Amino acid sequence: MALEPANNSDDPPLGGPSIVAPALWNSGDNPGRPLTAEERGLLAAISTIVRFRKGERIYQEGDRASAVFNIITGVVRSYKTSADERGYTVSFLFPDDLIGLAESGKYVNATEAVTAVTMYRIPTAALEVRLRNNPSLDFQIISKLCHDLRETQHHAFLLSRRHAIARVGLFLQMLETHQAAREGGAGEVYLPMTRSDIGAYVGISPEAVSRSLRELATQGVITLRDRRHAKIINRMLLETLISEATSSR
Amino acid sequence: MALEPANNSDDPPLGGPSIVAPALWNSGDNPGRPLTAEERGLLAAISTIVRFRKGERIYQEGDRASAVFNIITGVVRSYKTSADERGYTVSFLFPDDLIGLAESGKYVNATEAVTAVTMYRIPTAALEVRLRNNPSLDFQIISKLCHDLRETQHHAFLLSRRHAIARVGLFLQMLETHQAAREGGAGEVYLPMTRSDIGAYVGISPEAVSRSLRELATQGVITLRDRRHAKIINRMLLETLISEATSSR
DNA sequence: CGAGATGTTGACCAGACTCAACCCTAGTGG
DNA sequence: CCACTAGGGTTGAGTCTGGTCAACATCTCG
Repeated sequence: MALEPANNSDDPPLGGPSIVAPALWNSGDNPGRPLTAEERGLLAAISTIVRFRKGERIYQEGDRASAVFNIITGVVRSYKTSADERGYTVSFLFPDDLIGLAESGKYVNATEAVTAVTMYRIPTAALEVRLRNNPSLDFQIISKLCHDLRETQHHAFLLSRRHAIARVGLFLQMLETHQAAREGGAGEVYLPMTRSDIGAYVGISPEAVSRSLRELATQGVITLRDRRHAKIINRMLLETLISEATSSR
Repeated sequence: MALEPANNSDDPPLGGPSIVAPALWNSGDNPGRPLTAEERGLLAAISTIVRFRKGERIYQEGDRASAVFNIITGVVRSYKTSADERGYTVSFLFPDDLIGLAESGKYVNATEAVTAVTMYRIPTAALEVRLRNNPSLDFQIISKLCHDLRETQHHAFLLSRRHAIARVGLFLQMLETHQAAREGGAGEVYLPMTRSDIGAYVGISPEAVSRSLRELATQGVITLRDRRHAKIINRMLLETLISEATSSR
């Protein structure tokens, strides 16, 4: 639910930051569980809650990285401005994600709110102390980072597809995966971002995004309820299109 | 030196696994240092040294992830086979890198040796124990993962470039950065992998790799000593080409 | 209700893929 | 030591997808 703008009032799971990541190795006592209540409390003690309006910038590339953020509600876009003319989207971030990747004390990307956003703000100084003293928390962070790494690899994989349709298809699958985990959902994929945002993420023009969605619809792979809601109705065919088997024929 | 096939015998820095990553935040006592001797010893105690010949497979996608590896010498290619017809290259890995990203106890990519490779093999079970008891080691791993995450983001950025020349240019810069850090070097970029490997990484056909390199050479951006050695001679122009300013005119 | 942003559609064109032929180099075995 | 060969690398010709530009539709928010 947290993703829909109309919030059904049952959201506030306030209990401190929440970071979830699947297990790396399933040995030991780590079944890929989320943070325990104690761990969340530990983080909550050093966190504050911050809100951003739709479109608002959260931080700029190169700013001093004084905190990391943990999304409670909403969608965030992280992007690069430098070394590039039009903004390239590095990633979309959803509830439970961690934002604030830094190098040498500076943020490496800029971020802005795609929808209204609520987050925990966790100062790095305090976090660092907690990390040093709490190995199990460390391990959770490591799992989360590995998860993010896999996701970024997936993004790169998406960008390696040559056809616009394949890229948009993979993007829809990605959104669906994210949303399925969280909302029991109508099986519909919600697109909170603009066509330009999507284009900047999948590496094609907004026009091509439009055309690809339309093409997917005419081929009977998806249906489009409106500009923000799609539904995947033929997964088999979608897979085929994604694999880019030298089309038709 | 470790990258050149002809090894000048001064290599063996044997002292246990070596993992280097720049600082995340430069607060506290972490100036982005590499592992200390004690930490390396801690890992050495649970590691074994393994070797692979050029072209040899290290592990297959989906194999039980029983160990991670830390490269001492050589270059490794990590790639996806499933869900894709021709092999897509996820990343190239160099000395000091860590290989063996897993999810739920299975490797998520396959890997093979591009050149002859020597690595430390670190069993996950033992590693996990070490991690739990050694927060500072944890922190190093976290730094390394953040580093890998930035690199993968860079790969995605590379793949978002539309022109083949820009992609190849970014690839050359990437290789140079990796190599500059380690060899005082002749300012030459060594290309240990085939054109197909490069193409699979930058998302274009091997022919396009060939053409792009040739084009870069004729434009005076690089010189090609032979098929495996390039030298960047006009960085300004390279930057321009990479930024894809709607060319000529 | 109106204006500016967002989204869609169409026409044209450039660049990358494919296919195919040829060259070059490294590694093989005589 | 050399000739041979197989695979990698290069080059060229034709095709096709997606970018660009431009016009129009639609939506959103003041």
